[in-house]
Amino acid sequence: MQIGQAARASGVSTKMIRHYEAIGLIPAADRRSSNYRDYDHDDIHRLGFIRRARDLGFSMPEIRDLLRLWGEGNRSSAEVKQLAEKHITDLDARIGLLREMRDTLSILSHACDGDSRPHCPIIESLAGEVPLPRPQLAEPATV
Amino acid sequence: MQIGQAARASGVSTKMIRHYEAIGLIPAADRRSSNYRDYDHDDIHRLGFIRRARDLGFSMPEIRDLLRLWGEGNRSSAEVKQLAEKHITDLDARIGLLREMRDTLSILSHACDGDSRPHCPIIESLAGEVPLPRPQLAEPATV
DNA sequence: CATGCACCTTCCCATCATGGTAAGGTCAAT
DNA sequence: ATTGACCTTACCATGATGGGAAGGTGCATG
Repeated sequence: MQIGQAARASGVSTKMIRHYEAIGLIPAADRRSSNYRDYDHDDIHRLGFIRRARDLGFSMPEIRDLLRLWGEGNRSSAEVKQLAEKHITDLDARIGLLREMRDTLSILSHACDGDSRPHCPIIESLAGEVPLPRPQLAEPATV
Repeated sequence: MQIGQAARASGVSTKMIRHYEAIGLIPAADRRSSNYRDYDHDDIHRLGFIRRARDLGFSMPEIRDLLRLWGEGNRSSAEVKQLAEKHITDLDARIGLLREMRDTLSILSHACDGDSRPHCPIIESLAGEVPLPRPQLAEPATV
């Protein structure tokens, strides 16, 4: 299977497939006599795995670990779970940061008249003339 | 004031100050006879503005707009507010994505025994053997 | 005065995931 | 034989940031 078909089948662009090969995330693809890369179902399967991991926000080093664990018949699910929980912690941290930005901005926006006059608490806060509001800490969502 | 002092005073690294100058976000700094950049209080003020805008997650183009509006005596607060609300929408979208990742992963992690055996729903989902769980849509936080 | 240290300058490279483009090779169908 | 779709490698770009090299400036201390 050519790289274009592999891309369509796996949902990973040809660009990224070559990139993953270049950085050693996937083994170098077989080549046909034309020098075209040749993919089989296992390759597609692996690319799909990578895409799903990316969709969950895993970083390249984490995906490397996940791929290794996937291939290890004697893995412990504890190691996978630990990796996942670490990533959840990371996601929570990022969500917390974004939410703080959002809430601060929301407070400022509500305090802004939004009319034709120049007076604006948003600009004034950015200018340091008045301190940025500190939103209440939202409690993290639990599932 | 030298760039190092300006960096400490504004909370923007020397690297970034030069970068902002290079991309035209701030005017080219005055130079002393030594060719060292020279900053005054207005410059520090502007750098502080940029840092606070960055802390709220605004992108470079948005900060460019904010700086322009800051300097416009005849701005309308409506324009500022519109920019802020657009950014809030962006933040909400990013938060939503991250939360979906987080919740999916949380479901998977809870379903994983985390013991010494290899069986693991996290790996199986990534491998496409079972579908990824679809978490309930969390309602957006309101302030 | 000389040396050293802290600071500055420009320039290049790296990240991370991704895309664009250019110049050229392959292959199947017309 | 030509065309068009596909492939190859190689380089450049993003956005915000940092690292480092090679070399200049300026001040304090011996």
